[in-house]
Amino acid sequence: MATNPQISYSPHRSEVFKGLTGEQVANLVKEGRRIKLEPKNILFHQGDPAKNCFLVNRGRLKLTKLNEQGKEVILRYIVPGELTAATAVLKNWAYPVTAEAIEETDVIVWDKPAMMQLMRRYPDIAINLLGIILERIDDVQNRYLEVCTEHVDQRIARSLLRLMRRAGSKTPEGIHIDIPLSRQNIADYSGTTLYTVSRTLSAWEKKGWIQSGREQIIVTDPHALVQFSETG
Amino acid sequence: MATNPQISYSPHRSEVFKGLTGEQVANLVKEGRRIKLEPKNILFHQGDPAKNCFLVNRGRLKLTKLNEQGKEVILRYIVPGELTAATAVLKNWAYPVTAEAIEETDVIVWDKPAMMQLMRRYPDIAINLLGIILERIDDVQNRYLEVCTEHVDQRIARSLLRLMRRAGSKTPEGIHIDIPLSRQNIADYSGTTLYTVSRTLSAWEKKGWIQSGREQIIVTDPHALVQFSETG
DNA sequence: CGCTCTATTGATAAACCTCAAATACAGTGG
DNA sequence: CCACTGTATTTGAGGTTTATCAATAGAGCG
Repeated sequence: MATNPQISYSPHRSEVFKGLTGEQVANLVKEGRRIKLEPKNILFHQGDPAKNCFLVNRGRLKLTKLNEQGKEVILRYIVPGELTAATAVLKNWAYPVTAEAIEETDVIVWDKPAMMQLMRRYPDIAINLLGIILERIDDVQNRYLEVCTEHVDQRIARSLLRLMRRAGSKTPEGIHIDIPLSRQNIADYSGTTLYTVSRTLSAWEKKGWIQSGREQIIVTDPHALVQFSETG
Repeated sequence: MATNPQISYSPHRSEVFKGLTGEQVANLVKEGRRIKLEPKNILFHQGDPAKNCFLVNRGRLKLTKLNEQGKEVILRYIVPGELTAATAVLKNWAYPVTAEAIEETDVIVWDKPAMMQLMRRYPDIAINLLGIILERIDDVQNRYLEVCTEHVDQRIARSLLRLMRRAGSKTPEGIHIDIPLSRQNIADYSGTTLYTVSRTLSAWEKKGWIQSGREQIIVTDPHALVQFSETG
């Protein structure tokens, strides 16, 4: 059974701090508080007042959103080096999503005054942030387009590919997605049900496109999946 | 027949320039080029290299996105005072969407160097931009949630309400949406087909929730629509 | 070995799309 | 003022996709 590789990472290489010197980053990191999370710990809840923003140093977070009836979608997985809640904090809003650790996770925390001061002192940070947010918005917009215009199996293919690119590691059999993914998770990430996901993955396993075990996916034929995701 | 009211507006009041003096804004606006668009003119195309960003001064833009098979969704309508393509330009990306004028529209244009200089000189602009982008991302995320978890008629209700809040004006009969909206437009904005929209609106018209004519919608009972959009 | 959580699979039903055809509407030019 | 043309809209019938429900099997853990 493949366990997740420990990714070597340092905050200095995070996109947020691009353009700053190592010393500057070290100072900023010192100003932040550290938090350690266990799997299933909630970092923040949708609806809570947004007091802090977070940089993931190790581990992974799952960002989800609930509607009034309690149905859930997964908006994104946050991997090391990525920031979350950066902007909510600036607007004095409630967090629009919930963040839950899905493995042992270390985060660095800044509160709003720290963020504001940071950005005023180093305008590059605000500009970097803009770039990061743009990538997020592009990601959601693409997924919005997909969910509006494509069939479920295409969307499931795109979901797997997206997760593979974000958190894939090579193995002899293919590319392993280093995130524990239940059928329900994939469904919440693709806008469908676990039953449909199960049927679809079974079919792909027969075709030799993927291998899957309990909460584990290996993409054995990425090219076929890409092809399928684009043409149906 | 109701025509769109001419909304009185000045760039100085745009959220982008919050925190700047009137004189500063006047200088910035002077640095930008002006463009005048007729209905159906394309301001920029999805896939074109993003050279400029735009502030709408008068009129309305429709932002759309196409998938590989040519199916379209409407992501957003841009109304006076709003910026578009601000971030794409920073990343040297291609525009991720297409912007089309749906009425006579005036925009102010800045290119990338101007934007960068602007933000370096006035960090508040970058921070304001972050706030604006956050609202956009929140909007798309909400719509993503809706399209993943809700039924078409609920989504159509939410679409009408969203458009009503963004571009509604009071009339004796109810709140008129000041955007020409065909059934197809509403479908593209809700992730469904024009047929379903037509049937749904007919039903609501019988219930007295809306009145509709050719490309015109008046919401006569917003409360009922809200109620319906939340409970199904 | 039993408990719990996850995954599979079949049968059924509901929601929604697609296609086809008819109707309504606005604008144009005679 | 009217006929004509090009859209927009409505409505019905039929089919497909996908969700839902139910029951079973499998995996991991103590």
